[in-house]
Amino acid sequence: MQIYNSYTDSLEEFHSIHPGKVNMYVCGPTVYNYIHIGNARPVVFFDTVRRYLEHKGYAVRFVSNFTDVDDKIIQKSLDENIPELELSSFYIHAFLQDIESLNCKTDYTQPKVTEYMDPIIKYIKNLVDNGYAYEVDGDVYFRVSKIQDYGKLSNREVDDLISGSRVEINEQKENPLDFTLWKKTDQGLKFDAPYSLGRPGWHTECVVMIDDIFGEEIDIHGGGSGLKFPHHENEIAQAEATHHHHVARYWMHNGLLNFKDTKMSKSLGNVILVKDVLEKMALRYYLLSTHYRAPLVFTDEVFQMYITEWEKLENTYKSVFYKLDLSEKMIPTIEIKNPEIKQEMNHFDIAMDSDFNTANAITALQAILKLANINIRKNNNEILLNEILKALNYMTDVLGLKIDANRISEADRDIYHKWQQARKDKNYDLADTYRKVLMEKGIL
RNA sequence: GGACCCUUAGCCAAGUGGUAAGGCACGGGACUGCAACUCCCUCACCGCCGGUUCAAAUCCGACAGGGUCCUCCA
Repeated sequence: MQIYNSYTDSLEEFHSIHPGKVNMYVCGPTVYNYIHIGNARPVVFFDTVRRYLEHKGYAVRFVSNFTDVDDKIIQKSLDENIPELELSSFYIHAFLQDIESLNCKTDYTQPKVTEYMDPIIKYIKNLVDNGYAYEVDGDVYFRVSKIQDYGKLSNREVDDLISGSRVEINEQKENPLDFTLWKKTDQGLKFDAPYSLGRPGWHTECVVMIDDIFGEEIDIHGGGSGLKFPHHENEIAQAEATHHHHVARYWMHNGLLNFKDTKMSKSLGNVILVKDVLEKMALRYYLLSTHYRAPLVFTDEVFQMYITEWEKLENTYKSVFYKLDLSEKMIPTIEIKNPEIKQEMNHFDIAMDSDFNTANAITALQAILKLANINIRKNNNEILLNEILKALNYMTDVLGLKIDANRISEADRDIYHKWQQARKDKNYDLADTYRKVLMEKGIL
């Protein structure tokens, strides 16, 4: 399996540090609002990565944080007169609900900044003690000049960064690139550190959580490409300073989602919230339709197209499923022997092995759909249809595309047979009545 | 001002040196009690110009258009 490593900017063969295990961390949301569909992209994608790794037999330890201490949370808390913790807790639940509706697994480790204050403060103190950070009037800054490779991940020269800097020069910093580890404050949630009453900068939490939970270099660190600089660069710098080892072996960054001409972002206000999208699985399908490193453009026209494609997948899947279930010929334990199906299964895995090329994986899925539709109206091919169903189950499970199909009850089976009989009898009024019931139940 | 990325049919999209996968839409057939679903067929000189090469969508350079980062943002 190959993974594109953003750190080296190249495709690399994937070898986990511990055989059979993968430790991965994905930067999670700052919880002060509902997430939009652009926020959902990394969540859906890395959930898919996890699913595929698990199907390959890895025991995956998946961690993603919640930033629940932040300026924007404070601001919103003041604006709406709601305590910060209440606010963040509300949006944490909303987040989990949203991603669950996109069929993302939620049974992963979810550290929160507020629960990590002691280790964060200890971590910062260690950096100060070792000369990698310095305190000025209650604030603490990281001394970037101590890190030799600073800028390697995001491919930047330190000199370019300084000359191109549009940031107003902070007189307290030794170097404009130095970033805040601890900020003295009198607003919002405050914590007691040796330097001042304040709160931590954004860049320390992830690296502390990784250090605490995994205690070593992890296999995969993921996030949106917008986080490469400075966030991930700063994580790397801090880990280098603390342990003299890398945070992660493979860095993975997904491309951004653009809304028409510009990126979708809370600060620009051009957002579509996940909770407001009715077609949740079509959204997941859409998010996986393009390779994760490529940018993705959202327009109504494009999304409509993926709704159509999703419905096609859903229809075909259900047709196969219910045909087998209605005829009581479903064999969940079947082994795939058909060469054509085997080939598409292989194509699917090759695609996923190629840096999680979900676009090509979907092509293999579509080939199975076609095979299913060609064979669904033929008779006496239950074995083939069972193999097709098996393949569909595998592919949709890896991609996390959940289709609502359940084994049908005796009562519904009875209605089905009555419908068929009525059709044979050319009693179309009666047949249509039964058909309506079956369609409402999603069986047809 | 600095750094970087993208540009493949009406639309989405794969492809990273050997003469363009797949899907959606359109059009033409077929199936069907009526629907829905479905099937078959048709549909591209890869932004533009120049270069390297026996050979380029794929490598190099210029240009045009679009985008991202350098500041919070997945």
